Amino acid sequence: MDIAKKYDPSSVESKWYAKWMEKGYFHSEPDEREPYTIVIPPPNVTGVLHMGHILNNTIQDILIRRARMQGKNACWVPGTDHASIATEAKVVDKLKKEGIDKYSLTRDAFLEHAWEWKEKHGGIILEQLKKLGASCDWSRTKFTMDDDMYESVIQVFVDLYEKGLIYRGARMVNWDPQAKTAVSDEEVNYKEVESKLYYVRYPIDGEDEYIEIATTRPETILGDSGICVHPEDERYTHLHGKEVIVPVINRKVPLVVDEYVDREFGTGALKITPAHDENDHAIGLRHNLEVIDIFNDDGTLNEKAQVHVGVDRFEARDAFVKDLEREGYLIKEEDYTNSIGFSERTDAVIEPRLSTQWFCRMKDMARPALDNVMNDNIQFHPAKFKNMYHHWMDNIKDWCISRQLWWGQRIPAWYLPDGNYLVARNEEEALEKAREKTGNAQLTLDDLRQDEDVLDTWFSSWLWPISVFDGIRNPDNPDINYYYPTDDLVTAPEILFFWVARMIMAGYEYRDERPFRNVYLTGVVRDNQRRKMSKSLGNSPDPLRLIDQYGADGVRVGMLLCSPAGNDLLFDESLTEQGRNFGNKIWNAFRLVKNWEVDEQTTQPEHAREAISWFEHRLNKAIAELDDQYNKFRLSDALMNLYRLFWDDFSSWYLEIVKPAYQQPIDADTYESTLQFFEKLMKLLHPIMPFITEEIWQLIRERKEDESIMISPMPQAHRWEAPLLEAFEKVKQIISSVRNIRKDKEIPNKEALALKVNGEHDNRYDPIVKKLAHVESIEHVSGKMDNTLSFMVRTTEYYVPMEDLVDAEDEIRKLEEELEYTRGFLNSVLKKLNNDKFVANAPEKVVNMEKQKKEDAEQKIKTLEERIKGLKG
RNA sequence: GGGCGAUUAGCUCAGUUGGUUCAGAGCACCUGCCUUACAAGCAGGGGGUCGAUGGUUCGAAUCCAUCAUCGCCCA
Repeated sequence: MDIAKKYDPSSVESKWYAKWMEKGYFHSEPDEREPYTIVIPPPNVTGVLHMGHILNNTIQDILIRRARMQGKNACWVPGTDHASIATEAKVVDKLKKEGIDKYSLTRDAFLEHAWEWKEKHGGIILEQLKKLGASCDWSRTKFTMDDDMYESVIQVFVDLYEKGLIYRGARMVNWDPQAKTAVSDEEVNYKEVESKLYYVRYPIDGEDEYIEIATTRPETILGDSGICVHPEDERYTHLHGKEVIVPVINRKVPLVVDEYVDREFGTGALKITPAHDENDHAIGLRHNLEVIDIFNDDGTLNEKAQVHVGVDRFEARDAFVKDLEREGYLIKEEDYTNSIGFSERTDAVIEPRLSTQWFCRMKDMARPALDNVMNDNIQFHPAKFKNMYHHWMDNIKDWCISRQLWWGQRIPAWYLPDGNYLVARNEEEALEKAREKTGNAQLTLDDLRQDEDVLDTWFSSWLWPISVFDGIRNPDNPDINYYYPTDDLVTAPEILFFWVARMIMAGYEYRDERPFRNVYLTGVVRDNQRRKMSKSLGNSPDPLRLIDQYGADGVRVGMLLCSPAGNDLLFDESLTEQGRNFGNKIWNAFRLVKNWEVDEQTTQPEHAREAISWFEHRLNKAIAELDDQYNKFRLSDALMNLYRLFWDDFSSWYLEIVKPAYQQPIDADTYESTLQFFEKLMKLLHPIMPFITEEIWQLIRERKEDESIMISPMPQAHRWEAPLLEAFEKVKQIISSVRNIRKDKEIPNKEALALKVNGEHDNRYDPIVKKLAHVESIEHVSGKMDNTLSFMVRTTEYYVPMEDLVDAEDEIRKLEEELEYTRGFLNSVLKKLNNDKFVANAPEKVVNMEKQKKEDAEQKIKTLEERIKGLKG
């Protein structure tokens, strides 16, 4: 067979992915097998594949492929998320470039553009995931705005409203003046910003006196409706009950006292702007202060500000500071660093603003969601995230679910001519309810006005594990009954709260059951300088280029090499290189084996028989370890285990032992065993490296048309013997030691050596030692050996006769060093054993181990001393 | 300011209920090799007083306290 010297991933990968698709191996239907389900965290429909997706989906694919090979009915549901704010922003941008203003379009016309945009760009990420080898059931691909998904969301809204869990209310929201929408707390990024602290004086009404305040936002003075001081602040006691005049616009406002005020900060006097600050709003409510909203939707000042009307808030700030200065109200300005919120979507400075929004009550739903994580019904990996989750769920606030956008599920609320409103599943139902409510049978749809806003995207994605199986609309359908609850969720800790927590709430609310058993939290992909990967920094490699260059298998390995669960991972291209190198190593091992000529007549050599027996045990131990590592979601460890198993034990030891001499054939038994090992290793590696393992598995033997490694059974762990493996480790040491002597004395491999043994030695593996160390004889001796070099394995001493190559001085020096170390070691052991408290308190097992150490050390010292004496004498 | 977590080799990380010759792995580094599977390789090697200081214990990388540094979440 002619096999390429270097493995070329690109042609192999596209070939097998097409084959898998054609055969429908990714598809799942409910049957009698145990299900294993993952729903993909739906990527943004606007996005392109980035390193975070690569990480996240590599892990999911590993889990799903392993489950499939374990005989479970594996179903990985893919899909995308409509991402209302991000998508709408992109569509608005695109229209703007074409000279079209969003508000010149009707809602329906705009949505047509949005759908067009979605059709064009929406599937990109999913297509890219195919290059990675993702074995999603593509026939089940979902989109959060699909008709059935849309209906589910509306149904849930109506249901929660009817249960009293959704209400309309005036709240301080995070207003994004650029997107002209409220955004959730989680979508606000706080950054430290260099700004100024302005000291301004307000005249006291009817007095020849002023009170000073400090503010970072002087333009909001125009919305002030009070000044507040601490009740016990003696500096201001005499002003209690007075009125204060807001500078420039000369509005008279009360001076109130409240314990909220920090006497140490600024001047100890606080201006109160209830419409534009959450804390001020609370104080305003306590003291019945007027709420004066001075901003328009787009962040410009409105007529309530009285001055600078129509000017943007930041320009207005500068202009108003000049006013204050000119009129003598500005005392000073100081440099000041404060934390300012920015919109995650548009990066505009967030404006706290009072507005009427729809809210979802969280408290009751949070309880089961918290309990079932704390009691491990749902397990987080790593578990450290339980703490954060607990803290968040304890302090949960109601969820603002309305967004002032068009792209998304439109809030199913209709307003009546009299200002009342009702909630219904659709227009017909709304009209019916409206007629009932008003007693007016003549009402038509034209009399009703539907709420303009849409729902927060998370209000559809929190249903994802249920709605992808149509479990909201048809709660008893075969799919939802079979696949729900799902097994594992793989996502980023950043969205633990606003996605994971809410899915858990929805799970208990709508299925009375957890949505998944395990949550695997990946880290943030950073570059090797710990910087987050981002477009603006340009420090993120293009995943598709990486796949091109190193192969999908290489990228998957590279990703996994740096990703212990929950830790940030410092990605570096050298890791994918390492992944590619591993693929090449596997390929070359395969080439070696496949190019052997098999001779049915040759009998199996002893060294090969022993090697097979050893590797069988070694392999079983590894399988048991892998099961454990996967159960604990320690995927990096599982990979490293396989990496070393294949590279060190299989390639460097096993294959080197069974390898026939140059141009010699191999016996049939050894060949067959080797092929079986290779097959098992490929299966174990398949979830991590799907492509190369399929390619090799198909080449190892003749396969039938419908066979594939991806649907073949995963090897199971059988019994293995620890003493046998330990004995073999000693053999490795003997061989390495002989090789070291060769190297030291520059003895070529061709030259055979003799080996003498003094002490305990298992000769079962002598044929292996003879082959790998090129030793012609192994004999037991006792007494002193002249002209030999020696080494020790445990308490046994080995000699290699060297004739004139032995430098006695040098040998004595080495032996004395070892003697000294061993004596020191013995000393430390004796210290423990002579300590009565140790012997009395330590477990018997530990004491016995120490006794064994003492015996070994004494034996070793004796041997070393004799050897030194012999060399000297 | 409140909470959580981390600190082990040059780098990234393991290290289970404290106890094997326990201080480990991978990468990087150094030395020698193009030895007929593989230089994307082979054979070897060096490298850490486990952040600091106390304490508990027969015994501490592991448990406790304080401090230092860093990160994350919340305000």
